[in-house]
Amino acid sequence: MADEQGIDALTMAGLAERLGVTAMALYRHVANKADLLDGVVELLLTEFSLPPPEIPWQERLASLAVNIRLSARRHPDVFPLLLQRPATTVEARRARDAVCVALVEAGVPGDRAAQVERLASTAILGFVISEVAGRFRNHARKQLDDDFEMLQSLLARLVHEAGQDR
Amino acid sequence: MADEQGIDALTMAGLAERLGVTAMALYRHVANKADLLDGVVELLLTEFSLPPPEIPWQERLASLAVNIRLSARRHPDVFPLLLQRPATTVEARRARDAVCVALVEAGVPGDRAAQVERLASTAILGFVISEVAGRFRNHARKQLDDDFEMLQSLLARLVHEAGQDR
DNA sequence: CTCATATGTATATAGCGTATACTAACTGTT
DNA sequence: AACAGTTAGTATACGCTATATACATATGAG
Repeated sequence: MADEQGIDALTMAGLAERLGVTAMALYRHVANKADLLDGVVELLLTEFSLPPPEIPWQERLASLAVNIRLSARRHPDVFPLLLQRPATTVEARRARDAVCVALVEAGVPGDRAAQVERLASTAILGFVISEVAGRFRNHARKQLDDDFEMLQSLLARLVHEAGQDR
Repeated sequence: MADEQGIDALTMAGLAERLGVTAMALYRHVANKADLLDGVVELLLTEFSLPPPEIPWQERLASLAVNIRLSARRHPDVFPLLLQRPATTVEARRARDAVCVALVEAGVPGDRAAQVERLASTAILGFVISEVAGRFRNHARKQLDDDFEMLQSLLARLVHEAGQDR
């Protein structure tokens, strides 16, 4: 529903109707609307597939970044919620751990991996959310593609350098 | 009102009461609630003072980044709105132009300055919004200060390299 | 057979943004 | 000084929102 008509169109009554039940019936399954939205976010996180661990870490990170961006494009109204929820759900951990594993393979010291992951995910999220939320609405698609590539290479450099430190 | 009790506490009726008028009176001054929120965002942008052009560009950019972060801390509930509105208001341009001027002084080619600005502002915004919106709520303040410094030095490197290109 | 548990409905409430219509005050022109 | 237009306010009402409370039914285990 949020994808079709925007996040505001996702109402308890509307969802209930879609399911053929009363609005109050939903409260047997979610505590309140915030809880429902948490579930939606969780769903979102399961969507972009984690790249297989066989492929090299560079490709793994790059493909993850691209997948996140595609996922954001698919769910432009839901994605901004990601910034507002703590990244502690089981699905969020899953994605984050995959990144940290790749970083360690890249030579980033274990204690620094989490920090690099935080920075990288923040930059990526900030960009794709800006993109889908309309902050860049006056820019051409190609321009944004270029920007995203620049961001990726910037982060690649970050990872590389963090991998050299000691 | 948003600062005191959260963005949801900023209601038309509540604001009207605070001003000693009827809710409908507000509609003589703003088109609707979205317009009101746009005004709040605009107000936010006027708040962090732009650094004086006399000081060196490095300091100017650094102090701007720090000011943005402090401003976010002062208005944690309002700041996330920044990502959702296009950066085309007069005040938004003001801040952006200041950055671009500094970048050009840093040697970044004129046509690349806008792109670097976009990336930098996205990363900074992504970080501070994550911070105030609660995505990092389980991290110590000191940890986040370190992260922010790392982000700043990453962006400094970006600027430096963009300044070497031709 | 019974009873707890899970899942639904019915009804009600307070608060939200805002459309419409009316009114009073100020302002600039003649 | 009188008038007319604009501006800023009020009064009232409406439909939609999330959700509290109370009641009903269906299922499955002992």
